[in-house]
Amino acid sequence: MRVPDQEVEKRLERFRGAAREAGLKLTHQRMEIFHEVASTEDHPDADAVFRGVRERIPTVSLDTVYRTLWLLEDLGLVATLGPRRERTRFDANFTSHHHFLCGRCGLVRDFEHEEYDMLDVPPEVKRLGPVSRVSVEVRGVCRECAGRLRRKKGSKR
Amino acid sequence: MRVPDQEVEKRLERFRGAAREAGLKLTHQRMEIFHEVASTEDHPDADAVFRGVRERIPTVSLDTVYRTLWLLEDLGLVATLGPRRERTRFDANFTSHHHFLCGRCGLVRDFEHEEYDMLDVPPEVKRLGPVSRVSVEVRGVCRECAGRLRRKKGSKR
DNA sequence: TTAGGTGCAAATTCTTTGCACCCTG
DNA sequence: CAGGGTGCAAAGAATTTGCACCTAA
Repeated sequence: MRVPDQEVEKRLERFRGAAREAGLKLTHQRMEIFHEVASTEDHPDADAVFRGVRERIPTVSLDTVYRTLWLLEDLGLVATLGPRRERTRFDANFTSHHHFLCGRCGLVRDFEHEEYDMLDVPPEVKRLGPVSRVSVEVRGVCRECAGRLRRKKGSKR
Repeated sequence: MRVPDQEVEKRLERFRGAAREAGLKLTHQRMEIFHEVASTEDHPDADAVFRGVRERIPTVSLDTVYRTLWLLEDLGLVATLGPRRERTRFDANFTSHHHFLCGRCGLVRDFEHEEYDMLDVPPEVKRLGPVSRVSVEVRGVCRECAGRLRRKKGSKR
């Protein structure tokens, strides 16, 4: 699944701006790593990004890829699927419920909400395969982390 | 976040039934491991389950915990948060979109759907912290895996 | 009794870190 | 030219596997 060139360019531009603003260096590696994630809808993992970038920069190292991906996530330019930097977590609650996820600390909070339980699945999605569950993922920052962030930002200024 | 005793008992009973039906042994370890996941809403990771179970069975091993958790997942008695058995995956698509996840192979497919873009966040969730994104997660089995499963089940009979 | 389950320890796989050199700003 | 960024190699986590013994059915 490729992303249209125009959209990719827009994303790259956003990255250049964000990097400038944050005082980060725009290295060859960083550009290629972001490009790799920005130009596909495949949700690559770190290793897939690494393999892709290596075709153009044969000397990149996997650790640079990791460092850059997390950096991009801090900048808000890429997101992770599921809870951030977390190992697999388990859940035995099969009554319909939804999740609030804190993108900072990985907190997951269940909640119930009737409106969300009644969502229809669009036909083109049903075509992808039998659906077993639909749930809503609300992402944000929990109160505790929000407090921490506010303090940090404040102290910088 | 504790789960009411009555609900826990219901879940344990479901496990006993599923195990019997699948011809699995109901060992002390399995009961305690499932109990540990079934009695909390904390979405523990494998290590948290291990630590909990160890208080009652000091000799359990972490690998038994892993094996049992995946077994429970196969039985459909526990679910994992995010894509199954997967490492972290990255996404640079910030236009509003939603995911279809295959619980077998980890396939993630983006899709857009206006109805889902307009969901309101209930006030008690807003109270948890500032919300940055709301998205819908549709879980199921992709066509390819569904085909594989059907073949396997068929051949057993 | 006996096949499936467990514990142990070692192997893998994934991710992070320390450090010396390099390159962007 | 200075300080952040990179590559390398090695450390650290997280998860899986092989094998001999154990135990639920």
